[in-house]
Amino acid sequence: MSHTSYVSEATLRRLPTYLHLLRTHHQQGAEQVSCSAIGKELRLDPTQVRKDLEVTGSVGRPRIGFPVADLIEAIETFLGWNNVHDAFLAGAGNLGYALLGYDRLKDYGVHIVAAFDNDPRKIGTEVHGRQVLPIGRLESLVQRMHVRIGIITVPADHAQTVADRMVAGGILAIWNFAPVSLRLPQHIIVQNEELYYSLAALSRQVGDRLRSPREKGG
Amino acid sequence: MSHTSYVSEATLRRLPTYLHLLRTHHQQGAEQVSCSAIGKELRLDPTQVRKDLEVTGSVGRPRIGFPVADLIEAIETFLGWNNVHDAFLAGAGNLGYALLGYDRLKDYGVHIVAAFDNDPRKIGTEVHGRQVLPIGRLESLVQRMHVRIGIITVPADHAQTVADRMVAGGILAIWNFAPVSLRLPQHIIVQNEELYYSLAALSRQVGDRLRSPREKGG
DNA sequence: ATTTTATCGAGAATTATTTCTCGATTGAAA
DNA sequence: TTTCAATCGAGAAATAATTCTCGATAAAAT
Repeated sequence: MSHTSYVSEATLRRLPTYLHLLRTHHQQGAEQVSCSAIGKELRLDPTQVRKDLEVTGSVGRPRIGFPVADLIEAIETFLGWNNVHDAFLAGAGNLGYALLGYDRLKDYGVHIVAAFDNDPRKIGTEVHGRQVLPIGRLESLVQRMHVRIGIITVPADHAQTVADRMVAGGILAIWNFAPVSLRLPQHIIVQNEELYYSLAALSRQVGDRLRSPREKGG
Repeated sequence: MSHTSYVSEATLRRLPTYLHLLRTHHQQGAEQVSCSAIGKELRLDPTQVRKDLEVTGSVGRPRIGFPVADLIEAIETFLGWNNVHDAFLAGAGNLGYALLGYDRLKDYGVHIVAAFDNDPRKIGTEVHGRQVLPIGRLESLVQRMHVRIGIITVPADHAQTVADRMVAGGILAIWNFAPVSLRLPQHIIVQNEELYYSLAALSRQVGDRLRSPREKGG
């Protein structure tokens, strides 16, 4: 079934958006939804929506569309969001704090079980119910507790070191918020969070608009 | 010069990565850098790097590469990251708290000057030196202070309402962290933050790997 | 019962992006 | 001075993503 067939990054980006929309529809009692309807709401081409949803294995019916509940289930399964995996978070700064406080992370397949930091003032404290442990224990605890996912929210210049400790402990995947390209063995799954991309896109457009304000037509 | 010529989303995603790498090189004293070198470090095709950098207007020299300082400057200018714009943040929850605490946001063109919330316990307090004001004052203050950028970190079901208030006040751009597709006038610049995409990509790969562990070849 | 309309799914056409090729340029080495 | 190696920049080729086209299907309307 859900074999690792190739799915484009663009499609993978859109799937969570569909899922959120479908959940809203589901809450409002909708039982069927068409790709045209989804496309209209998200301003996407209906064929694109259809091709995207195809990867989840869900099938629709002409004139009717797709069953909402099935589709939600199919996307969640496809994304692996109904199997939650334990995670360690390294770097209990502002961003780490926010992630620890975000309960619904487990709806997206990730459950943070502990945080790690090198600041003695933070070590031993609790953040949103999770202990902050010394970074020196990261490797051995990854190994002992068979933790699969490591989240890196330390400053850029410590990210590689922390990642190396995780890998040494036998981690499977790393979610990296530091703006560096980590050097890791081939078999490690890495996801770099590009918070900066949004700021790039936003800032560029704002700058352009202020330079040539409200040009109509063209 | 920096006219709003079309630049692909993929290129725009990579530019901040180049910039971070270049800053590292610059700190280490490098004066010139070639696309081949950048490509090797980031595991990208050299031609792709060259074509990406082309959009910034910076020119390189055969055999030598690009002058690091110029290139940094060119990318920053292109992205608009050396002109900082004031921003209001709506939703002083965990994520809002983290953004307010992230000082370096101004290195990316955004300076949050105040936060807004509807929780009476938060209103009147300060978060990382910025006041939390009642959400009811959002519209009028956007107007009065000519704030350009609105950041939405409220729950999904309030996002549209908050966005409407910002637009009514005359905002130019919205950075939306809520997982909904906002309905806004054409002229408003919107950037949706897809934190969920990373979780989709990560979770999917982790699930696949655990299902068919370490298949070699094929 | 027949017609109409909305939609799916498959494949073709289009468009965009990435990768390859090659001549020109430049500094370093012979 | 001449040769060599690395790299740029432009354009061609290859690959990938999106959009269009169309026959099939299924429910609602006539």
